[in-house]
Amino acid sequence: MPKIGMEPLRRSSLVAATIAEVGRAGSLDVTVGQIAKRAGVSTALAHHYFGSKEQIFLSAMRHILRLYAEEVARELAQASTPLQRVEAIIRASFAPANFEPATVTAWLNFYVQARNNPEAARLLSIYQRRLRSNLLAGLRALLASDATTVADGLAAMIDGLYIRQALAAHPPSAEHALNLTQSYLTASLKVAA
Amino acid sequence: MPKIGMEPLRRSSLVAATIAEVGRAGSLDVTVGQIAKRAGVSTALAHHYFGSKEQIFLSAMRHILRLYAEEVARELAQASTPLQRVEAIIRASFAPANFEPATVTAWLNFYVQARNNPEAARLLSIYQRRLRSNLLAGLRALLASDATTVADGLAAMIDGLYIRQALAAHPPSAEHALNLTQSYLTASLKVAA
Amino acid sequence: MPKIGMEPLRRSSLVAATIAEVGRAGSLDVTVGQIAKRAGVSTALAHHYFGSKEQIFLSAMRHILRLYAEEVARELAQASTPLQRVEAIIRASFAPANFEPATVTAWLNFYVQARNNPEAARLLSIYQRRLRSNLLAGLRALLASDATTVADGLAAMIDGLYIRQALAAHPPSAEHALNLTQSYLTASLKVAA
Amino acid sequence: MPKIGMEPLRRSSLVAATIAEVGRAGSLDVTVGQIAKRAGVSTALAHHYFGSKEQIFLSAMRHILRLYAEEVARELAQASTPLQRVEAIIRASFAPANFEPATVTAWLNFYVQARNNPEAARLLSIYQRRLRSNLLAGLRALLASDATTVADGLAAMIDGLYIRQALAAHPPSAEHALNLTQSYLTASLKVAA
DNA sequence: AATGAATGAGTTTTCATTCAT
DNA sequence: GATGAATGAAAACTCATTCAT
Repeated sequence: MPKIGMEPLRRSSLVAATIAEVGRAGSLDVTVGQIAKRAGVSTALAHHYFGSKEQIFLSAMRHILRLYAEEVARELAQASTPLQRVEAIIRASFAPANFEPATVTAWLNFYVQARNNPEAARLLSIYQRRLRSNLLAGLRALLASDATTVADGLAAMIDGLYIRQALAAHPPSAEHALNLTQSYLTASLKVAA
Repeated sequence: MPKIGMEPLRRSSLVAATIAEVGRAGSLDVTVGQIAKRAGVSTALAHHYFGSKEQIFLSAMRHILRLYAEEVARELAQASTPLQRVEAIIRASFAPANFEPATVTAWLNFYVQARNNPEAARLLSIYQRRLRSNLLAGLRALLASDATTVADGLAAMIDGLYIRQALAAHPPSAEHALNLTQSYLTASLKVAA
Repeated sequence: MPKIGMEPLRRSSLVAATIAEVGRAGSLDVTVGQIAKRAGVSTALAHHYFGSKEQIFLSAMRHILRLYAEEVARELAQASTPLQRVEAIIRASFAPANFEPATVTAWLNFYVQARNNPEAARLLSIYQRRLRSNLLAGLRALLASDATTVADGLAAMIDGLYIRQALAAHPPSAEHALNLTQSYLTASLKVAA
Repeated sequence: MPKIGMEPLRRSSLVAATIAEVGRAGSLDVTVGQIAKRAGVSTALAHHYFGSKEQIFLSAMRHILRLYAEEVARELAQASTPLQRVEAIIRASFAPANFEPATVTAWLNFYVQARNNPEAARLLSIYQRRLRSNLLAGLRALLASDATTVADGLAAMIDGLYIRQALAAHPPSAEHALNLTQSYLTASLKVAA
């Protein structure tokens, strides 16, 4: 058992454990002890590497947002037309990695965290700005004056579907979510034509 | 002289204090002490009337959902055509009483609560079912096969706008929220025509 | 068992327990648990009444300084000449209540506390100022220009005897301490005459 | 290339770091981590060399007492009369190296340590015995029966001035401290004459 | 010779909840 | 009807200490 270079391994397993525990608990009422136990380490070690529970949560939030950004980048890389770009954003939002229950639950709870933590608020607002500008980039070429309206509407709908994924008795499948947003997009484009 | 008939007064002021405190804190991390203090009573009294913190939160949630239902009923009473009925539902969602920051924040946090509390989950699912059936009732007369798609899309968009009201750096105004949903509705109807 | 008006009782028994525990331990490394246990209450109650460990210590320090001030006042009340006034101050410093091991130990540790706590520093500096001005008040009538020197010398000697009471292998008795200070005072007066 | 002969270097830099940290903190509430960091080594190394935190503190205390003893020896070497010997002891106590704030603070805190640690108590009592016998050696030739009284009085005053150096809002200068003790000594000698 | 990794044991603090009055 | 008094249980965080390398 190697004893050196453990830090990055521990950090990432603690981040994974945090997301899993928040997903399991359905809230941020998760103790450092639960997280540490799932990661197979002591609570002292978790504090040693992250300094505080708050920082553990923030690192987990950063991780989730990084995964999301990577998914968006991957999808955008394959899009060549404006429409494809918009659809790429939407697909990325509902890609399996981002739309799986534990992740969505963690996501929503980190939203709540943003109400009380400036750094979390900053991260969240970066996500919101990027989502909007990504959607707008494609929509501006397709819709004249209504681009911002549709961008805001799509962004809101995506967030709303996330909530339902996390909370509804019968959560929508990723496919269903895609259909709903797609139908909104199609209708808006047709009307504008 | 012993005060008589205090119970309903105490209960409602504790419920109001709960919503205000959750709104202020931005989370459910609110102590019974804070709630009781805002209501001007002792924590012991809060327990006396509600039995537990969980029940206090549930009563607050019921209160919020009741206000919402009343707003919907009020709006529906003035609607005569199917389109007006759909628009009534939307308007109710963004009516001042329901869309004010503290209320929205409380609402979202009660969503989170629903992840851990069966009774909260039941209340939430009643709201979701009613919203959907109210929207469907109007949309079925306007759209043939796409009624459920548009109903689900509108419901998601409404929830998404709530999130943004609670969390966005620059939350949408009620008016803006109305415009977005309205534009989605209009586009869907036009396409179907 | 009366259930009302407990606060002052609890506060003073916690203060007494704090002094006793610091005396026993010989340092400020005393847990709230130990203090609470000696006072016969839970740690939660100690926090309930004092807010924090720091405040518990400060209250204990205030108590010790108050006792000291009372002793000084009592002695001064019986003094009529300048010399008697100076001797009154000295006697008060070595009065049984102030010179008993636990008290002296607590005293010294609160001195150390003053290095890190502004409020403790303030209390300590009040004590030092008062001691000096009390001594000076008497000495000015007895010694022309040397009054401040003797006042400072006596004050330092008193503090030094306290240290030895707290730390020496064979601590001086109060009587011995009195003799030493008295001899210094007498010699200074004779020389000046 | 493995460093050789590092042990004495590490030990002395850890001792210096200990005194500096205790001086900075104003108390013994200093972690091994802080000491090690200041010394530029790992906490593990500090334990490797000293075995425990307690031993680190004791080594620092021994260091301080050694410096003091050296200063006394240096001063005594230049004294030829009994009076000069007594004055030499006093001067040594307030020599810059021994009277600088960090040192005095460390000194006092080690006093407190002596309450809980037999070895520290032993070291402290050696210091007290030596101080007393050094003073007595000179005073016996100058004062008949009062030698012990003046020795004890001077010793107490010296310790008291140390306390004030460590804790007073306006600490006495070394010069002022010298004046006070000198004035006591002079008055005692004159009276006896 | 030196350290990164790791933890057990403990400490302060918080809080929902109970109960006697 | 109402509350001051009280606490058990738990949680975040700290730190001296150990060990494998």
